[in-house]
Amino acid sequence: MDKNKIHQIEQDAKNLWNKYDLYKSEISEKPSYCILDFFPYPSGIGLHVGHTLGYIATDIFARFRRMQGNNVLYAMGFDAFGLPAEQFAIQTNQHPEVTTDNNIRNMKSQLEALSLSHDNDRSFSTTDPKYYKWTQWIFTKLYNSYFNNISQKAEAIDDLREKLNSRKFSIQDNQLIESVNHYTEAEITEAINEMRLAYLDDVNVNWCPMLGTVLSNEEVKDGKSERGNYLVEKRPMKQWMLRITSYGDRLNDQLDKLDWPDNIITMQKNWIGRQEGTKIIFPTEHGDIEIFTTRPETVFGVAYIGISHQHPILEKTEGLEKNRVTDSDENTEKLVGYATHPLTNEQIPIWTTDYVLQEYGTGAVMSVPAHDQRDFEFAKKHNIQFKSVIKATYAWLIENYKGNDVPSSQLLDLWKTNPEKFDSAFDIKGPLFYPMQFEITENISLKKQIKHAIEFIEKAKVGKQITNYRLRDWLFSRQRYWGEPFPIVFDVQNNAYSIHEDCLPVTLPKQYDFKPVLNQENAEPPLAKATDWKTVRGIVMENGSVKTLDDNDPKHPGEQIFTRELNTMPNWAGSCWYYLRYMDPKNDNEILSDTAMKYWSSDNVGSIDMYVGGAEHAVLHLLYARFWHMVMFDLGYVSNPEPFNKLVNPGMMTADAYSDSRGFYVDIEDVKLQDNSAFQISTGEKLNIEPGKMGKRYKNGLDPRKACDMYGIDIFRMHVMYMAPITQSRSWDIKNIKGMERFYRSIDAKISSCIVENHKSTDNIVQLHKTIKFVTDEIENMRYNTALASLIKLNNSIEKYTIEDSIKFIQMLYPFAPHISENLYQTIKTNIQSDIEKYSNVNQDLYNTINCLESLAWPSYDEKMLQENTIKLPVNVNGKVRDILEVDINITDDKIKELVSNSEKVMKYVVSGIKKYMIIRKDKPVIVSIII
RNA sequence: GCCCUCUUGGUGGAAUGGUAGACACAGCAGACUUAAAAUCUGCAGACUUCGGUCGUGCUGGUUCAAGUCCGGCAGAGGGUACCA
Repeated sequence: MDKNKIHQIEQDAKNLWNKYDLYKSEISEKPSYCILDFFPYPSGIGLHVGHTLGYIATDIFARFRRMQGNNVLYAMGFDAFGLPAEQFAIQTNQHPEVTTDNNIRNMKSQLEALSLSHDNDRSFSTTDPKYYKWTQWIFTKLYNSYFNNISQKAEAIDDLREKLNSRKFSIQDNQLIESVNHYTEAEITEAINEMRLAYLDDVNVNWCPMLGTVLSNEEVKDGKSERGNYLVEKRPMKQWMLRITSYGDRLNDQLDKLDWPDNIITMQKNWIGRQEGTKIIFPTEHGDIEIFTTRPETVFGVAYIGISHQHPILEKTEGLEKNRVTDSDENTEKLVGYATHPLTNEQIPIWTTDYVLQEYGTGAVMSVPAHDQRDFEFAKKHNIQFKSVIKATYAWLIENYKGNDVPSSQLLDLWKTNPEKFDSAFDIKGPLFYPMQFEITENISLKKQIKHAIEFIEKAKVGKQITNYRLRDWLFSRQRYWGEPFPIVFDVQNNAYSIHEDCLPVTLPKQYDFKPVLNQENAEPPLAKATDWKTVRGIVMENGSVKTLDDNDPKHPGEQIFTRELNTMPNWAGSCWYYLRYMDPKNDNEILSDTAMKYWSSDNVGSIDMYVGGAEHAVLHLLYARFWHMVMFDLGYVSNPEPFNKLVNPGMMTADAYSDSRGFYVDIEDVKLQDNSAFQISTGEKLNIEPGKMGKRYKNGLDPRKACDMYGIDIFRMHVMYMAPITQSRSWDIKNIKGMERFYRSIDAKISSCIVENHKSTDNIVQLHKTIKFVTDEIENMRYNTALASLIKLNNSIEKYTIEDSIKFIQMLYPFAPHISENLYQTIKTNIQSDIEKYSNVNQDLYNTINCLESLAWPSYDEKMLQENTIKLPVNVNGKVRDILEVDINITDDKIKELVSNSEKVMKYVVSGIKKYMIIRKDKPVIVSIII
């Protein structure tokens, strides 16, 4: 293949599209369609071909939709704030602003190489103050809103103040209840602060000393940071939190309305971890302990209360303070006191345990060793007496009693009196030994048992049914420089205020020491070093926000000195709402205009029609973005309850990685392949070959610019799409690309000859129409590999096209291979226009009024062409095909039987007589099935 | 441990419960060529006594009919965890 010719074709096509501004998307009469890739982070090493999978997929879809008459919103910006960008800057000893700009420029050039049809006027970076102004603005909305549990939505904090001032409502456990309050002014303010969707809290955070910052639960994996894999420890700190748990139910339930892959939905549900259970109060002399259980029917089997090492009651228990250690080397499980069983008044021992987590439930459990395996093991270890309350099954009893001294008929009695003699806990639901304890007199089903136990406990006023979530509130502060500053200031009494809307954005101070303080106790965030920036003059406005004053502003009588919040936001902040900004990227007055929002948003549940990106963000970005969107929805800034309607996860790209004898990976640039072996070019050493995920770690990432340069953009695109279904992971393999080169050469030759010959008819017109129908359907469902296969098949089956039919073929090829398709179309146009007489048979509209191929309407097929008069009808004998008959589509059953009895191939199997004779029809005959 | 996904020729992969292996790569044979490359035309799941037989990880079931639906098992990948 002539590389220069291909590159010329590419350049010509790009110039043409630029000339006609093909990818500008302005609000118009056309129906809108939003297609979106996951927000990319512009990394220092840039993209590899694995990343292109999703980008090519969306580009194909965008081009297809435009050809179908949609106005497509398709753009790409950059998620450039955050830890990785900052770490990269530190490593390369440059300011993050510089590295970020360089990285964005590099990535833009890579995207340019792929020739994606983005509307570049809608691109932006989260680090642009014009963008993060609105990220901060959303934060002020979160700060000035609360979740009204009665209406189940976010409402303005001023409404809450009004409600509390009316005295008709009070607050209990962060819930608004209809009950008279006698709060003082200060108590009302305090209650309001505790209800905000963005609030300050003293929390035990995941502190990462090597990164010098805290991390959210979602960013920590196996006690290590997701970024960098550094050790993470627990440390109490005052931090900004976002009340995502209020949305637990909606985040969980609305998942079912989305067109998302099942596994992502499952992962989100698991992460949210909604669980119905019961809260029961066990009083102690130092105050109540609340426990959470899902098995309230075992409450009479409690042997001890298990609490976490961080449980607050430990602080009140004098002399037990020293038990508050987290050193796991020692055995720290200790008896720390007694609680009263609320139903029996028995004294129940309280133990600190390693297995109860403060972060889940109430940090305390009622331990029922007979019916919970961990409790069982703990009780055995510490010699705690326990009893059983549920009848174990016979099979289980035999299985779990190893002694020979008890006849099997007496095992249940033994279980009743001495459950500790068995090997494990019976943790399945079963009938109770003493149902009368719950005032159960008659037989009720196991299902009703728990429900009844809850009612009993509620009636006794010792507990109640609650819903518990694994999901925690979102820790939103980072002790780093490279993030959005919080739009928050504190007065001298340390009261927090949000910055007035007119004073946004709060920009990051420039040009100073941005490096975090590492490995130091009580280190302040880097912004503390920005002494000029740190404090600001301001006035408290009527709505409670603070208007900040410039150095140039004259002295104001009511002004005070405020200190700025020194933490910054995590990189998830900017990516939580970027998809909305694409709809109205230049708007400085509003986050997005109502007109833009209404025009671009989908008519479905989610604003964005199609969202394409990897499964690695299943619980991070996708959960956070949904939460912000729900708040925006409640406050009336968006009209769809969800952000993303359809979600597609492209598969991963793996590739061979090469390591030397020491086990170090060698960059693929430095590898030469020969006879199935790999050699290092610089040293000549023979290398080991092993597969791995494409990327930095294995040094096996291939720059898409290089692939496009070698093979041409279109050939590369088709090859990548033809490899496998889009959702499937695949290993990078270049040898099959030959097939695509042959395909292109064949098309090029065929169309060129058709232009010269100007055929009056097309060979296999039926196949063409079948393919139009098939390809349309396959692209619609992103089955690009089969769409391409059918185009190849069509090309193989047709030698001669009319000009008009050849254009139909080129159109179908266009979403996959836009440059060569455009080139073929332009060639046809030029030829026709140079000899109008010769081509007088061709519809002039096809070449006179259309500038670019994309402006032609997507080809339609003729339904009549697809109707077949005869079909192939297989004849099965005992499930095996014995003959295939060519029959008329309207053939009668009698006629089929006649044909079958004339078939020697069939009749030689049915000599012994027929048991069953079936002719299966679905609109037309499908199969004949004979059983002998 | 629990949850999810996957398992089809030498390879990547096709198959609304209805002819398994579309399409492509690699391979083989032939044509063209001094030769090679490129191109074109064929052949191609395995076994076979050439009649057929067996074939979608293994195993059982539903069905006239199962790669496809249901149960069990094994292997690979991903997620998650002292979650009460």
